Amino acid sequence: MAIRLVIADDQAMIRTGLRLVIETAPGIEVVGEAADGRQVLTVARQLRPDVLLMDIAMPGLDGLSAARQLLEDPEPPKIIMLTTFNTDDNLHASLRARVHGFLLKSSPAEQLIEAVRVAAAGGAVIDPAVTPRVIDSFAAQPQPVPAPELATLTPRELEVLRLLADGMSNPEIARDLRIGEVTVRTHVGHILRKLSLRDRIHAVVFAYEAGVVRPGRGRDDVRDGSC
Amino acid sequence: MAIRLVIADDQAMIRTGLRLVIETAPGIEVVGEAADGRQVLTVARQLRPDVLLMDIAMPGLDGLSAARQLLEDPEPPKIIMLTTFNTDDNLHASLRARVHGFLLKSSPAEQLIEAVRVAAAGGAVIDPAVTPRVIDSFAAQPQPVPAPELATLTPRELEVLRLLADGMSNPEIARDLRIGEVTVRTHVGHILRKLSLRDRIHAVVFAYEAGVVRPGRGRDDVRDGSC
DNA sequence: CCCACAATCAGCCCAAAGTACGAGACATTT
DNA sequence: AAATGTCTCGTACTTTGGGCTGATTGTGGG
Repeated sequence: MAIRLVIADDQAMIRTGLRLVIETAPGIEVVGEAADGRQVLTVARQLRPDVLLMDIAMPGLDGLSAARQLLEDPEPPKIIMLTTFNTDDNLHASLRARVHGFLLKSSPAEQLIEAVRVAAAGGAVIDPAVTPRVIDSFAAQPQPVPAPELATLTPRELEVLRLLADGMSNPEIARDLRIGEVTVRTHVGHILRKLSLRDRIHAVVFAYEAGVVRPGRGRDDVRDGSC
Repeated sequence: MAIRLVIADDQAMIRTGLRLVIETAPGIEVVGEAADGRQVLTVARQLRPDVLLMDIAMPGLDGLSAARQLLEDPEPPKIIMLTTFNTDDNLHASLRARVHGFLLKSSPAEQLIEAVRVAAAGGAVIDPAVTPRVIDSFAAQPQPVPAPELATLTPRELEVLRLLADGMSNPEIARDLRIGEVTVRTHVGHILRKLSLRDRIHAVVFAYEAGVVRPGRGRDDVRDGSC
């Protein structure tokens, strides 16, 4: 069965161009087109194509927002983003949306066709010209330096450190661990001494820098109900 | 001028197979081979090829370590990693090393050849089969939630918050900003009130979670000289 | 001109945190 | 049996931090 494809771009010329290019490829069938984000949503949800080839810049609802919404659906189409200029913004936002392809419009036709096939098969394609930037971003994401002093902490102390890094006070830690506050003080003291830290605040910083705790892993007990 | 290529793999059969495949491609010339990591280092540094096609698993010095060392050199070759099985470990380590390609040995010959050309041209290639995982990792990396309350902070208060998140005490912040400690206390008080935080420790946690400060950006004034 | 806001500074009070010193219970190792 | 390490708890003391109630100065907008 042929791969069913929908093309989304605000410029009619580009749409017909893409359609012509794609239809030279066997096994791929263009089943629909859309000229803006809203059309994409209805068309894609109605036709349920295998792959969606979509420009990022479109009037009204842009391609990225449309992609994000579609990817919320059950069994969404594989989405390949197309863009004229490759800004980091477009790239990062697309990857964050977990699209299945990111190509430049300057790409040769074969690459486009190959990308459609790959996406339909469950793979993903990033334009070779932008891939170095993806790798750079990947390499740049800070990996916590495993502090050797961490090994000197006893299991209990490490436990206390985690709670400490969550912003808990000594009485709170005591309640959480079902021990006396004095004991917590002792543990905290040991932690500070072993890690050569001045106070619990430095301990929090250390915990984040060493990867003992990580940001973004929703520790919602810190924020209150103000939002 | 032809692309000068070196092949590194511990299995002689694979090397000859790769060589045969590659030499069918015009414009690419295999100028050398290596059977382990140490050989790669000497061969690559002596022949100075444009591209290095290297297996990850090799006896002695493995391909990844060799790649890391080579990429420290000035004008290193473009390095494409090859691997039989695609574990996340291999993938992440390779990308972290900033290689220019990551392919599976199961890839078709044309893809290999294309990857060599792309790498030589300054691009990079990731096997379409593993690209979804790369995108997933990318999307999974926590992007700090931009807390709206941050906007309510005055510039000065934000400044204080940053120093606060570095673990500085009130007197230290005062010295750093050349203001009185009392003023710092006032600022801190305002910060805590505006952000609905209990104490400065929660402020540190907030700063990390909201991305006001990021881990890994070497704030070495926190740790002391114990190492 | 007045008002709101930001930034600066002051004194007072109390809770929290950190330090010092000590000690008992329990486990493992020597 | 002795030593070591961990976890637990206690008392007393000092320093730091945060809340509270003020004040002054400068700046920008209505």
